[in-house]
Amino acid sequence: MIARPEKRGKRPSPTMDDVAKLAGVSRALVSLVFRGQPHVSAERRERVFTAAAELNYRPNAAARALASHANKTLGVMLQDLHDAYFAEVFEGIAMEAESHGYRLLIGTGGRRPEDEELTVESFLEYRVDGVILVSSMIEDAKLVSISQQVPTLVTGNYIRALSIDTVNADNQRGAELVVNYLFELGHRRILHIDGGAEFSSLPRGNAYWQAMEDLGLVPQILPGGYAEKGGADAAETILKMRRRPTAVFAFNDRVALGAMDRLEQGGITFPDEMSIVGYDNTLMSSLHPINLTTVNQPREEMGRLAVGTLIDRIDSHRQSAVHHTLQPTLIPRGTTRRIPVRSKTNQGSPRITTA
Amino acid sequence: MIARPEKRGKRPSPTMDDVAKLAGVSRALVSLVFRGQPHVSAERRERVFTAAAELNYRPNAAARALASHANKTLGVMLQDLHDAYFAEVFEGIAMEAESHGYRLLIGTGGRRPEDEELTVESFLEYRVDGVILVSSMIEDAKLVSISQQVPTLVTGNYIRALSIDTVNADNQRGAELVVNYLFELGHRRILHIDGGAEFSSLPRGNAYWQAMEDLGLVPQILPGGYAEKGGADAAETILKMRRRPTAVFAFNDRVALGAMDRLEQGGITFPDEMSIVGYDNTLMSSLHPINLTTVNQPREEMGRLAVGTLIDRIDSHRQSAVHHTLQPTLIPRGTTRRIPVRSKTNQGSPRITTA
DNA sequence: ATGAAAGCGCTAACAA
DNA sequence: TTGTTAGCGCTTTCAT
Repeated sequence: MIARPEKRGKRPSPTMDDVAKLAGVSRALVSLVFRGQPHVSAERRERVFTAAAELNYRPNAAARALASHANKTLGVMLQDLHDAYFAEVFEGIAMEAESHGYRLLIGTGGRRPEDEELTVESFLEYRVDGVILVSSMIEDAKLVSISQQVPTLVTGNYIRALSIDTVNADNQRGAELVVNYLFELGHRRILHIDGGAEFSSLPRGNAYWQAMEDLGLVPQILPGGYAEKGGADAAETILKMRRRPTAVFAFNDRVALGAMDRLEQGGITFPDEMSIVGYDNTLMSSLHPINLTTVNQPREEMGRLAVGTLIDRIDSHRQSAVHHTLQPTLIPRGTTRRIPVRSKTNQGSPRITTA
Repeated sequence: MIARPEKRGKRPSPTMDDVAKLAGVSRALVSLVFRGQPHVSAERRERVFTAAAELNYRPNAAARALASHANKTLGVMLQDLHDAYFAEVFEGIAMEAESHGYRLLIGTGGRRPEDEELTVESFLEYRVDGVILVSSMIEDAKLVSISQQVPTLVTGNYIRALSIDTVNADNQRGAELVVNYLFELGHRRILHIDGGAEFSSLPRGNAYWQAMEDLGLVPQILPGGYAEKGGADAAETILKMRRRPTAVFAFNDRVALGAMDRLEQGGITFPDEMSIVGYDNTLMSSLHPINLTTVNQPREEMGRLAVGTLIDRIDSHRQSAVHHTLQPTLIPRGTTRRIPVRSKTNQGSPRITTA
């Protein structure tokens, strides 16, 4: 027992005891100082900080978590980082979390429910204080089970389990905005390309349907998806139609892009011969060469609100669930225009073949 | 001392002791089983797992980290999540980390060095096993100090400190590819819009300069930046030039987009009257309406390699630094074309004013 | 205002 | 192969 046995290579970082010793105080006192507790004399506080600085001391988060049963950390499950949508929601989450002094443990699920569950499992091992699931694909029953183990908030998708906090944008309202806007531009044959299995597909599709009927119009929905491919496929069908729509409402910007691309190849020009609207107001849609009319969802605000709501539950031990719904706004841009007045029979079949 | 005193509300999760008791074995045995150690009889292993499942036991990561001095977690500092570039690098990081059984703690710096340092500080409090800095803006001296406290790897930017592991794409090679490609298309007046204060700006700019001189051409560099604005500003200058370039090599795709947009407003059409090349092969550049010729960097591979290299250092206690350089490739698309053969004097001033 | 002491849930020798 | 026993670095009563 001559020399202190050490792990080879890296020496252990200084502990609170080291600081206490150097400052000539007890470990508990150091703890008080580092947690910013009051009732510590200025003089001792000073001594502690000096000693800590000298040793380059840094509190050990694991030890702290173990002893305090709280680690000031939130787990954030993102479906996918590629989609700019998630990046923006995350931005809001990160800002709000930081302002509350929470760290973030993040994980992605890659649109695979099993992977998402693994990620959440990992959060639970960390004993995070709360979990935010952004557009999770985990099934409701599992969600409930998770929410019973840790404060949980779901954003970006609707769930049936009402006991879980949610933050969402109003998809129905968004769809209504689009239909009414196109209607006011004179469009009557408005087709919707839906989002396939995506969460928001149903509410948007349903709202589209309802809005059309309310206006006395005939709804028409084509299956789509969440990406360009879905739009292109639907476009294929549209090109084959004898009576084409004068306006298309796509599930999201990517679908709109995919559809536009294919339709333009088919000789249709936007917005002269057809109008099209996307959803999400992605950075892409705002790019000049694209300039897509779309619907904006307050993504960053959704992220902030998600964190705020979750931390509120953590702090207040609130048991009842809250559900926030934020309002989307229509962003009119270059892919929509007032329908040209012309003879009714001719209205739906512009000079496509001649273009 | 009648009832076990509890924190109000949530009951504590079961511990290894609970599992051991239920399975009728010692806690150490449970530990062995959960760490997948050999030399445990199949029968006991079974008993442990059953007991654990029954109790819904989940190891406590903090306790594990505290006792084992390793937490199988890497800290990842991302400059910014909005840029698709980082999302793709991160994707590679996430995949490789998962395959090695490492968790990720991520943080963003928002292009502010102080925030980045705070993020890293937080990683250190967690005693992460390693840190990956993606395009960090932290100054070299600080970087060295960090690397002395935890295995560190820098990717996405060059640093002077050779003692730190790095993974980068070859920016010089990328710039050469662009210049030579444009030269082969017949372009002689090739202008470069640089990246301003960005890391890669210097190597790309220098390589451009060198390549131009090697070809006997006159280099011309305009200040830019990392986003659309920089491109638009440079475009402003170009529009005022009496002898405009026939081709533009922009620092990245966003700068290229910004420049194109402004130049098109000025009446220049691409690629007929001018060619333009970006850098990064962002999703955006591949979009049909844009279809930008660009340079692809193997982002996902950079991410994978970063994790692989870092874990290697962690496992092997390697002391010497390694530096990986990956090769970019040119992606020819629609914004570049062979320069039309015409009288030499006329070559540089196409029918811009008449367009 | 400060200190002593008992854990938090786990891993890691070491013994058996 | 399995159990015993120290800690890991901190927070948290409870005294003083």
